[in-house]
Amino acid sequence: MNLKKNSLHDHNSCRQKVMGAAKAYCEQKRLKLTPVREAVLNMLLNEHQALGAYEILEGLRVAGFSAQPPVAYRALNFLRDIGFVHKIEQLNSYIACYHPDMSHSPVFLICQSCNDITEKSIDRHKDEFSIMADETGFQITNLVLEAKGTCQACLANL
Amino acid sequence: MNLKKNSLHDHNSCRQKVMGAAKAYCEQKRLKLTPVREAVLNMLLNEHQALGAYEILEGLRVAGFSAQPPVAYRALNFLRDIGFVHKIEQLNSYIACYHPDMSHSPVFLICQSCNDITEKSIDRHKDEFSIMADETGFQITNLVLEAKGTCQACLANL
DNA sequence: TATGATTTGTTATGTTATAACATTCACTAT
DNA sequence: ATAGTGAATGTTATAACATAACAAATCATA
Repeated sequence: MNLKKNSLHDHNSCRQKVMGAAKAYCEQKRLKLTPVREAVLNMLLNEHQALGAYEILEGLRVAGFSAQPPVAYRALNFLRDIGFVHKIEQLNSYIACYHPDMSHSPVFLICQSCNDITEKSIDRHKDEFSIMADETGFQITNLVLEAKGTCQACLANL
Repeated sequence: MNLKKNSLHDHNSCRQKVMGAAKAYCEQKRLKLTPVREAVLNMLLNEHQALGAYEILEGLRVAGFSAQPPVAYRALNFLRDIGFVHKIEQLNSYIACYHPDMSHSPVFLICQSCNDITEKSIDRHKDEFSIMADETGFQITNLVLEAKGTCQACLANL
């Protein structure tokens, strides 16, 4: 469990808020937040950290779902498609999105010391990378922006 | 073979230039650009595109080197450490660096249509993401900046 | 030339992800 | 109500990516 994150906000209400948003989004788009999908999202919201696909799978097994790899990957890909889960490419792991706001690009700060992952949003119009792509005539469909390093709290404890 | 890239510059001289820079760098740092390592870098410079570790491994086998996975991964990691090879996280593949200039962060534009990967550099001091990390007190050790999308040439052909 | 450090060889295994096809489920148009 | 359709899930198998661990060879230098 991640104490740092829990100390910073009301984790429980935050989880419920995102789950509610996911349900509303799916309803509006006529997509189905099925039991497996909801279980996966819930697991990621509970953990409040990145989980590997096979950790998710183990959670599904415990919860009584079928536990073959495609089950987890399908649910994860569905949730990624609708923007409520992101993949951390450097870690091959998956994390719930706490601000599924489509107009912003998620960026991740991955602390190698406490393993905490912070998601931030940046404005694409101000982002050098996006601007550079625009100028080159490159049309971006997906951005991966991840930084590994040491967070402020861990730096203070060195 | 990537015709587009070849039409844009003198591939051969470009390859030799980078290989020379790698040799000079290793000599200066008292590191060894051994035959396996040189073969891997050469392969990546020749292809001028991203290759998977097992493609590299196959190349090594053909060239008469031992072809067990650790051989390829060790060489790749050595070359990554010295900045002459980058990993494209979204593709689990590896690409030679054509401007191993340490003061800039490499960013990649991955065209989903022609599979071409363009490496660009951005100035960290202007980059929103880096600035945001600084302001948060996060100390970055490694940045992954990758965009998937469609390049200008492919957009023109739609 | 002994010694220690680096590199390479080799075996085995761990980890991440998808292909392919069968089955079930949910919706809807008749 | 029910046949047809598309979506979702179940299941088996395997592909693709990566590292642990230890042995052997090589190299630098004291």
